[in-house]
Amino acid sequence: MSTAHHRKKQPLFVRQQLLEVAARLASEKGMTAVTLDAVSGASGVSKGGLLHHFPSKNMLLEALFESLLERLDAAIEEAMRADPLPHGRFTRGYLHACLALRDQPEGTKDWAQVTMVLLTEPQLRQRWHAWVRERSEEYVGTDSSVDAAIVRLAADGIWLADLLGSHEMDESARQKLIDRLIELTQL
Amino acid sequence: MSTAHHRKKQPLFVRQQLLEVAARLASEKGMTAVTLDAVSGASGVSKGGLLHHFPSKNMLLEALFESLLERLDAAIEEAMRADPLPHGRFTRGYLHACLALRDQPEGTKDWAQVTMVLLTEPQLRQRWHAWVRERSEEYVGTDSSVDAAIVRLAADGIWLADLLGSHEMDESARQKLIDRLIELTQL
DNA sequence: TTGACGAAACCGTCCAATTGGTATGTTATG
DNA sequence: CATAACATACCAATTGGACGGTTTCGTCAA
Repeated sequence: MSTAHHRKKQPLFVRQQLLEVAARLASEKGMTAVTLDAVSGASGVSKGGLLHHFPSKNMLLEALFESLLERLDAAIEEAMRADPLPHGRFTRGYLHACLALRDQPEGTKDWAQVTMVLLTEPQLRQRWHAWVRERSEEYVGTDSSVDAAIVRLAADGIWLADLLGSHEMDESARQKLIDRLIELTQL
Repeated sequence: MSTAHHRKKQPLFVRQQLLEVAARLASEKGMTAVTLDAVSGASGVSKGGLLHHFPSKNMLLEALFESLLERLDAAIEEAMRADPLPHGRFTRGYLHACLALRDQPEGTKDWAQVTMVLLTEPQLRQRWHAWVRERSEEYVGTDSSVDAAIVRLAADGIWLADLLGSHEMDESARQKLIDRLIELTQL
């Protein structure tokens, strides 16, 4: 009857927890496994509690995707701050963010998997499209060269490969590729 | 009581129809919309009929993915037959198959979308992994250079970009990129 | 040629479990 | 004490799938 919700209230933590569980479910068991029951259950939160934070399942997914975009933006901006050369800076930041996936601690890999899972939902795909267009317009002055576009394409390819575990290559080859890509952004 | 199943029996056609409908649903409405009811309904086939061809939902998805891999293999092989140079031939075929997405008639684009949707299902992702490994071993003699790996990565990036509509670029830039990629496979 | 016959290709119904969501609590916190 | 942060109970709809029936089809003996 009344054993559970005597615990301390930590709305921000719970909200974050819910998003993380949803991410893990999506990456481990696929999109069809992301149900309200599953998410709330694995979070130790009641479904009512879940629906208090996210009024509907769509809202949950949108919030999750938005949180992923924020992470991406943060990773890019961090890399850009450490980059003195304006020309191609965004592209290098983007590349860096895509490469970072491989080196992140194990749990973080989930977030990238989720990104892909979420990209298959048509509504969220539109949101992604908007994100790309915004950045593309923002950095038109420094990152609109053909080579920069190529690098960003390759970064996507690497991201995909790391994600799926395909196209395995050894570290030295990977490093050569990265060096070459960075070089391309500076031309 | 008995109006429907008096029609002519065309097992292969119905089977194909079911796969196509499942593909369309997945690409248009996302993975969560691919339900047995939805597929059978939109196919004009009863759920019993659907479950006759594919004993379970997983079987349906696996069959769909297998059919996609067959298409990919066919596209690659076709491109390889028209390619006289052995060295890097598979990589060029793979590149060609990825590029083909853009030029295909509108309906065919769905198949690529489905591929991505299906790749988010962990079980099918494993199947994809196996496919890559098989090819990687088969063509180890002609397509194991670093540059070839790079080209295949970039091909994936282009595939992703065409799919999501991101990274828009004009035709001349695209052509330059392609030329460069093909050049890389020949080194 | 026929026609019996088993198998394959369907259909329609039913079901337990799960789904997303509502409504109404109860508790903590400012 | 007002409001936010939860929980519990419930609901109609949908889910994957089991089941038993009906129709067509290939085949092979008569």
